[in-house]
Amino acid sequence: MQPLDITEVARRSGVPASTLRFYEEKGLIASIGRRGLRRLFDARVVDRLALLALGRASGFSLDEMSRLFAGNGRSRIDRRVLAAKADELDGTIKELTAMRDGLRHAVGCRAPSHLECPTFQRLLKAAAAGKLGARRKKAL
Amino acid sequence: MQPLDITEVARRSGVPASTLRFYEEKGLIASIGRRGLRRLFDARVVDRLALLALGRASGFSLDEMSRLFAGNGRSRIDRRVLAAKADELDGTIKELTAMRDGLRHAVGCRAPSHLECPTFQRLLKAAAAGKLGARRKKAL
DNA sequence: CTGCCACTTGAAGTCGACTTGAGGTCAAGA
DNA sequence: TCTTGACCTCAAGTCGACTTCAAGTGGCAG
Repeated sequence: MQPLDITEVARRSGVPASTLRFYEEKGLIASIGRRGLRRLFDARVVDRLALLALGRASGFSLDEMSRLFAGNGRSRIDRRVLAAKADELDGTIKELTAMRDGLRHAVGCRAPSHLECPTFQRLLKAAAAGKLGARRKKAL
Repeated sequence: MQPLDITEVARRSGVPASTLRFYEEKGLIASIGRRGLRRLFDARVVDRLALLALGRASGFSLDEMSRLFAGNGRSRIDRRVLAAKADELDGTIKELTAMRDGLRHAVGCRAPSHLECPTFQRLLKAAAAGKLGARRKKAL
């Protein structure tokens, strides 16, 4: 468990050094010392970063996460919060599935214009109703 | 097909007037005239807004959409683009499904810490590998 | 001992999609 | 005619998660 310098952490985790500094400032990770100016991290920070990546991918914000597993590395994450996130994801998945099916239908649909296709119109209605209003960022 | 004033469009579509002005500025919708200062819209703008909502929910950016169905209201949307988006959604859905299953597992898992559970660790690894790195915004 | 240069800091900039605010205008009701 | 108040314009602000920049520092090779 020898300390890793920030560049090494960046290399191992794929997280840019600027982001590591940012995360430290936010209290999401902690350095264990310095060599000169240079931050040193415990090797376990790599797991921690993986956990953060997981959280981000699940839709947690950085603020949520700093509240959720504050301080202790061996975070005991509240199972209810996890379950709630899983449910939220479930909803999102349903929406996106509807979207995807609708889009695929539109691809093959022979109506003169998408706007005249009943299936597409159902999609539109759903979208307009805000049911499908999940604003997503692009995947990596 | 009598013109609707901006407030009426906002009421019918659920889209705030400020957003309608913003969309017009971006060329995503067009007003057909004014009554005094007040914009007037063709009633079909409501369908257009539904289409825009659909696009947003599918992951199109506003810029993409203004390029995609520029000008013509009766937009003939390129089927290849639609298919590509559907595929993209498919990928996202797979990722989120993996996330959800992992989270659910973590909820019930009896390992002393999530970090010691093999299933959770697989998730972490996947997340760290960036496979699950889809950055999403919260649903409405 | 000297330079190099990757690291340091704090502040500012970026991106997308809007929202908010200040100050102005005009159709309609009293 | 006057007032009201919702709309108008244009500029600036917001939010989250970072990235970039300018200026400074210090470990280490030569």
